[in-house]
Amino acid sequence: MATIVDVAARAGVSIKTVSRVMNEEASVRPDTRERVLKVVAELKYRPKLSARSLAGRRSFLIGLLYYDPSAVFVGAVQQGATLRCRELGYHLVVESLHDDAPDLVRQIDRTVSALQPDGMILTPPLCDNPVVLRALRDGGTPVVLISPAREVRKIPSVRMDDAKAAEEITNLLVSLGHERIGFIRGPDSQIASARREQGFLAAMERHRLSVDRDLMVQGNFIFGSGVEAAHHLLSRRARPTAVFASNDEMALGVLATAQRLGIRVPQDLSIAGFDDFHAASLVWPGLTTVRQPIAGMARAAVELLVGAQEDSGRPAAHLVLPHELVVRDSTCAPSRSLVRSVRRASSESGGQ
Amino acid sequence: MATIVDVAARAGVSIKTVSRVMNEEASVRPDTRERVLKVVAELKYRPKLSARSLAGRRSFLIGLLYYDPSAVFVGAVQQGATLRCRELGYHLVVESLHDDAPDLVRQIDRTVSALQPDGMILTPPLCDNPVVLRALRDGGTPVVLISPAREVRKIPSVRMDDAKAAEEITNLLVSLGHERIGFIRGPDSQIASARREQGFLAAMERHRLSVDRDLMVQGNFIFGSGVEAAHHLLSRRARPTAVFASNDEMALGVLATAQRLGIRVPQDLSIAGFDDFHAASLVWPGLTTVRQPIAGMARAAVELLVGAQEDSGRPAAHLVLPHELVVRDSTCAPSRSLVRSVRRASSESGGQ
DNA sequence: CTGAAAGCGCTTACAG
DNA sequence: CTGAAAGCGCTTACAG
Repeated sequence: MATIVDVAARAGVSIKTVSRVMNEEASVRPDTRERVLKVVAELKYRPKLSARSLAGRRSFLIGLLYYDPSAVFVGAVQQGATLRCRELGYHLVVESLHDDAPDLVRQIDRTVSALQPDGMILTPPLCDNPVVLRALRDGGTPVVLISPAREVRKIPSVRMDDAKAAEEITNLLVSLGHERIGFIRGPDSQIASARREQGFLAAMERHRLSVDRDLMVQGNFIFGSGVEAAHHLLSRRARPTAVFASNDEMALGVLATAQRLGIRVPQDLSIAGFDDFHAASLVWPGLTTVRQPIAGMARAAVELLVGAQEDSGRPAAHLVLPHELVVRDSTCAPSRSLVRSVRRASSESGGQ
Repeated sequence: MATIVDVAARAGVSIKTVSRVMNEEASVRPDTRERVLKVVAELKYRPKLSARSLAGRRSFLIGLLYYDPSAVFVGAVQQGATLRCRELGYHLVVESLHDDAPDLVRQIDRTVSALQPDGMILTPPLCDNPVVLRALRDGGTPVVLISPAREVRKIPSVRMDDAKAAEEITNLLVSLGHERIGFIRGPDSQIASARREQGFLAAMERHRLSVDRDLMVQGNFIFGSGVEAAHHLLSRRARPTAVFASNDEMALGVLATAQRLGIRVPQDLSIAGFDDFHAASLVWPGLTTVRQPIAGMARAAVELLVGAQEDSGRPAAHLVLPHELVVRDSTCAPSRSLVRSVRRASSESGGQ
């Protein structure tokens, strides 16, 4: 395997010049550069990361710390991050940590001091764990948070606009003709829950639709909580004509429950979710939902970390990336008779 | 940040002795070892990977090469691999490659020569790609294949017994009382397809149940092909009382179609899948399926690679790990009347 | 059981 | 625009 010395000798230059060419520094004469690059190609020379890392300030390693048994979100993050890393000459090291492992700090310390990564990407829920953040700050490792619960002023982050997306999907339901819309909330522990609820309420208000508090149910982002919420919502006399579950997994719980109860989706009940995870397109009917720009967020995170190498000291960036509405077959306009019967039941039961 | 020199000075030994302690070499006097370890703890000394890698023969890096847009399988592999790596003092670098990228070899070469990983884990379909295998062999990188289409004699592999698992799940259906069982095959491109079919046929034969060729349908592991296959199987007069789809995604297609056609699952139709991917537990009814020991396979792969460091030259290991049947609510015994009516229709239509 | 020396393959900090 | 020297922090190969 060729080294920088071999290349320098064959090209008739010093190793420093080879180094300059490999790092694309400006101050090399074009013909010198050409000559070096030719030899590099002939010898298939590739700088070794370990040597560059030991001698220099960079390791060309980005870490991805995650904790997610189902790994749906993380899979997409990783896909985006690994591709962008390759384009930039970096490599992605992944580490699965248990959120409340007793030796969490030690595990992070070990990884940081062994690898000396140029940056770390954190996904929920680790990006909201103060213990993790402190350990990394103490280690002096640059960090980017993906979809954090709350933005930390000094730590750059990348996220989407949950409130706006929730508002849009609610608008969609309203524009189809739905007036009584059930909402299933996520757990308090995740700020996305509050943001999505906020978007839902904003849309309802804008359309001057009153929100029946009884149609707002607490869930926890898990399938089972969608099932429970659906039982609550669908067993009422004045049941909603549409349900917006604030994530797909709960939406699938609603779908399963509706099917169990013999309620046709979407004819008798429209269902919308949030996330566009894999299964959303695998059920029947396919789930109308919001696609998070996860791969894009991951790419942006890598760029922020690599860019931070060059010029540090400027204020932390907080990026918000655009999302996408995915309209499938779980939503449609309610039939007139359905709207009428719901209105009647609703007024009888005292709800508006 | 403390270095080996700092530790040696403070402990009053040479750096070589510190090195020996850190690498757990036997020939160090217990009291010397104690003294060194105490200083290591005081100074929070951690050897740097880059220096170890540059000076020594190992990089303590394991690569995971994958190509999988949905990343379900890979997510589980990664989870297992990253945990075992940590236990062994290694780190996992992941790289997403496009199966038929034009510069596939160059991408692999770059990764291998930059990182000098101590080994590479390959998942399907990359583990069956001769271009990838050749590139890695030329680079001299040890490789372990996870669930390869076919075992390569010189390359260690880890897999489960697809045929046996398929046989077991078929046995389950038969023991519930099913006689007419539909089977949906996977694509020819994956050897698992043939193995699962083989297991299905073996079980049927063992129970002396004739297999109606018309109940065996070709699929391609995608949801849509499950839908199509289900239409074929369920629109017949003598339809099966159970369907075994050779992966979960197709099984969900069958489930969706049955629900669409008003066929109750499991009362009127039992459905079994294969994989136990996340959504299998998120639909209603939950899918009876086979859980692949993916995390275990990943752990074993790491162990094979790390072990290969110590003693190379012995014949390549080909491990087969045990799987697990996951019985949920998509399967049950067919009612007597269902069995009777199916028998009748079947004999009338000339099928057995 | 322990250590002194050399070297892994690069980048840094200077110098010209 | 180019180069000579030093050094990053370890392991290897050897010696005692």
